[in-house]
Amino acid sequence: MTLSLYDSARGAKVPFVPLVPGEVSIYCCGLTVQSAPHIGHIRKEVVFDVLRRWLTVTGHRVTLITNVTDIDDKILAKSAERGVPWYAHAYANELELHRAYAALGLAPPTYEPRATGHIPEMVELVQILIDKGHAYVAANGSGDVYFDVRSWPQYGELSGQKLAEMEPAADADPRGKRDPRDFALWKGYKPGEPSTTAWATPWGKGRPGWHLECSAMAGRYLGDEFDIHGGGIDLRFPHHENELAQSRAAGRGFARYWLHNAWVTAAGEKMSKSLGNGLLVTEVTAKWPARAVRAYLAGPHYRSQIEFSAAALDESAAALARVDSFVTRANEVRGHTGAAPVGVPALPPAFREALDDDLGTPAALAVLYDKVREGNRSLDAQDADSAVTILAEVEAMLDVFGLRADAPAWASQRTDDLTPVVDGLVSALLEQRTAARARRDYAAADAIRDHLTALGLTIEDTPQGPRWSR
RNA sequence: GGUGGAGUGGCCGAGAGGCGAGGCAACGGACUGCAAAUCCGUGUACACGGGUUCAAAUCCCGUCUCCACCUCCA
Repeated sequence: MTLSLYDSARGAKVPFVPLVPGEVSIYCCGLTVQSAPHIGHIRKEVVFDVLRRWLTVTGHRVTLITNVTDIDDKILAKSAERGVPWYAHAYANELELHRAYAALGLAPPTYEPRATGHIPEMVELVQILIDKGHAYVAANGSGDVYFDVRSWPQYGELSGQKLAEMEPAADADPRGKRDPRDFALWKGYKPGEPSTTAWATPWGKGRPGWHLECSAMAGRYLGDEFDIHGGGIDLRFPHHENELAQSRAAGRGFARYWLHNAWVTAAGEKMSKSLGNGLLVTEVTAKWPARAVRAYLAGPHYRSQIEFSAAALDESAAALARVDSFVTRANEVRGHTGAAPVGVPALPPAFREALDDDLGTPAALAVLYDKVREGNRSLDAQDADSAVTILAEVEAMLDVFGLRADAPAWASQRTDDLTPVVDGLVSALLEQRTAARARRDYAAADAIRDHLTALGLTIEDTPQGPRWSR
């Protein structure tokens, strides 16, 4: 079985065949760094991180390009409000984004180009479009350059929109457009804007339009044609439609598959910057373990809308705790029995099939949970070899999700240098409790346990002695 | 007006003609000094009204509700 993916352009699940066997090129629209990332933004990163891991596990070399849009109207507006240079505002938010990557165990993209670093590529692309008659300089002397949608009959092919059926542009100001649906490739410099936003071009100074950036950067790093273009479903139109039109009109093959993830809702509505209902990644990771947050975002199918709630995060944390409990127990057994896996542990076929079917993470997780139960049964039955075999399988599955508890991504977050002290104190108390139990002084034993429980610790008695955890 | 999506058991969340995904919670049992953890067991859910079919949560028709995109948005 090979991977199939739901291609938004075709509106169907189709077999995925990379352009170059064994290699996959992905361009994924990143953030416009006008503010700190919220939990909805980071879902996209988690989804594509899992896809990247799965492609890697199945033998592909993956190149993932995720851009940072570091100049746009809102960045200019917000930075002006704050009284800081627009690039400083954008950079501060870019750093926030990187902190969010690290917090959620997301590997950085292969490369993360910034829009403003690719002006020459953009100018070149605009020039090609002008030369081919698909773009024009605005007639009003603004210095804007627009894509001429009526010159490109395929316009609408990605989103299934028909030009004639589209809502008449609410835009009363034609801004020198030939058609209200024409979109800006380049925005002419306006008096009052920072001089640092004015790049010289053959048609006057100005700055890039949003859609243009992605086409230019994808072309630069992935070539004229590449495998997958990803992003949030809300980008499908107009952003991706425009990217596709301008790239193909320039004679480039562009993306062969389009993957769109659904959003995270809050109280039934899409989280967004404009609604102000976005929960920042930092707010969420302050309340729940980052691994649980990652599990919450990676668990549901990527094309399903998910509703953010505290209860959902709690459940995610509880489910992960059961998995972790098995991993801990099995590792202990491996340690003191020296048991080794039987044969070569591999990812269960059902797990592979689930992910091969349009990245079916829910079904894949179901396989993981079943394996954990099976592993716990082996432990209960004192079957160490079987438990250790299953442990290896469980860890391999967790790895695909980026959820292995011992992964460096999570380890580096443990900076609490009081840990050894706490370990020592708790161990000392547990030794006293063990002694009390040995002399059947259960009142004293329970008093110690109650004390520790009140501090938020969980005490468990096992054949190898007491174990504690938080 | 156009385009797309959704309504599933207490909650989350899959599936998409026949065999009750999975998780969380709850209840019963095993285990335990008591617990915790673990395991075993317990649910006749698919917005509503019609229809097709031997069989519908899944297909068709109609209705209701909600969301998104068509303007910046992961």
